[in-house]
Amino acid sequence: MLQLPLIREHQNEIIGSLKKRNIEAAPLVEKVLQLDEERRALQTKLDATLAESNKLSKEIGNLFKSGKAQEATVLKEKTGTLKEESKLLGDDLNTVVKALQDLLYQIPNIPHSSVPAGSTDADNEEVFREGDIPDLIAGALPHWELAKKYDIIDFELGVKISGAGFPVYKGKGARLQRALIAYFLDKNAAAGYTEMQVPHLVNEASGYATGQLPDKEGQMYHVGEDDLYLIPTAEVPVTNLLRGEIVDQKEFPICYTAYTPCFRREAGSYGAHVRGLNRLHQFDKVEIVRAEHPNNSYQALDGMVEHIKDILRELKLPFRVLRLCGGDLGFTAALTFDFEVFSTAQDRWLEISSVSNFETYQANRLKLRFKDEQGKSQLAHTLNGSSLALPRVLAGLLENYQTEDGIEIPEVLRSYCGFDRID
RNA sequence: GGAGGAAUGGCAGAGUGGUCGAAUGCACUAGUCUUGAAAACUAGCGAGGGUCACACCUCCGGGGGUUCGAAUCCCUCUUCCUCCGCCA
Repeated sequence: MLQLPLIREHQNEIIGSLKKRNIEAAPLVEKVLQLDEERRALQTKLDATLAESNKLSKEIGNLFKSGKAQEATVLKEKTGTLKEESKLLGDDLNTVVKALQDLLYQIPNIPHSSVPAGSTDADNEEVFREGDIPDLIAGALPHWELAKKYDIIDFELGVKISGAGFPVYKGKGARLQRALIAYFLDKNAAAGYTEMQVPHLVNEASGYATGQLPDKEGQMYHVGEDDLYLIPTAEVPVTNLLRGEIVDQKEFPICYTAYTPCFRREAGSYGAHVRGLNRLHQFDKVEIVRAEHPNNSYQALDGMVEHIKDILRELKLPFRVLRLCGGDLGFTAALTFDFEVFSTAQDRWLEISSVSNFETYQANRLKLRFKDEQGKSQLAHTLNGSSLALPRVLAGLLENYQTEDGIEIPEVLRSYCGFDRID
């Protein structure tokens, strides 16, 4: 959520920046400012009424104490009208505040100045590429066929138990999955991220604070009976660890990592692009989350990008990094880098990580603040990134490491797996 | 699931209808003293709105109510604790 004072002072810049998202924000912003003005006017009126009524109440108390019940009774009548007035004003104020809130929820974050204009993923800007695309054997298979051939992932079995999009990992497939989780967590811990284990179901307040609600209500599984949401990413519970906190700025950077399953309803879209592991209702992911001083957040973002590059180098997967264009940028992000691994057998790039700086947008909803040198509260910056999403890493590994008679395991993973090939 | 108790500032903890945004202690910050530190002493020290700055307003787990007036009384929800039951 954008901060109101910022909108007040930089109305035109904000409208200009949001054009990069292909959003015509002028009417929205105007309405916000209008409501904000109404809000302040009502608040001032209400405050004055309450002040008057407070004053009278004190007088009445004093009159009673000095035995002047008669005079007190006269004053009492006056407070009656004030009370009615303040009730009405309070109701009006609530209505305006609610409307204002709803509007603010509809305004996405302001894109960083480096975000390229554009409307689709075709307009994303490639900023880095590394790793050789392997020459695969003749008749190289996509991962869903490899999974079947070596009996390591069973999609049909998952359909029986739950439905499409819930794969069952078997034998070496399951072990490789566990190895990847352990490896990612170890890498993140070595880079200074504190490992956390967090709930996989969250309440509504958490969903609002990180921005999944009300924007992406339909993407999350909702447990109606208990009014809880299955997490679509560890970002939600992990970032919410800091909700409502006022931290000492000496504590920055605050760095967390967590492995969780992720649950996504992901309505629609069938065909080759969602085959196999490409798109699932449940998948595993290791996430990194940071809270930073505003002065450091972009440096931190670069650090996170380098960290993920390092992991992909160790896995020896060919990858590229994209700077997302305005049209592809998530609602809450100011700047996002996507990582994509080249899946040779599918002949396409697969998104395996998304690293973003949210600046104060999430922090404003979270109410995550710190005390600056003047002792004033200021919103922190939050960032997060996948390091990494398992299914597509697995897809890339299976497809790029296949040989005639088996799948090689990358060297860094062998000690985690306890085997060096799947055959 | 049943019975009882509780929720107050970073922490501990007083406050049971008015002068309470809230005693006191600890922690923290600044200063004095000291070669330096500790101790001692002095001062400051919750959050939000509002204002050029004051004033002023709101917040004692959340919501609602009673009252001229609520941290304090009532209703309700949530959470925690104790005991019983069940249980990985």
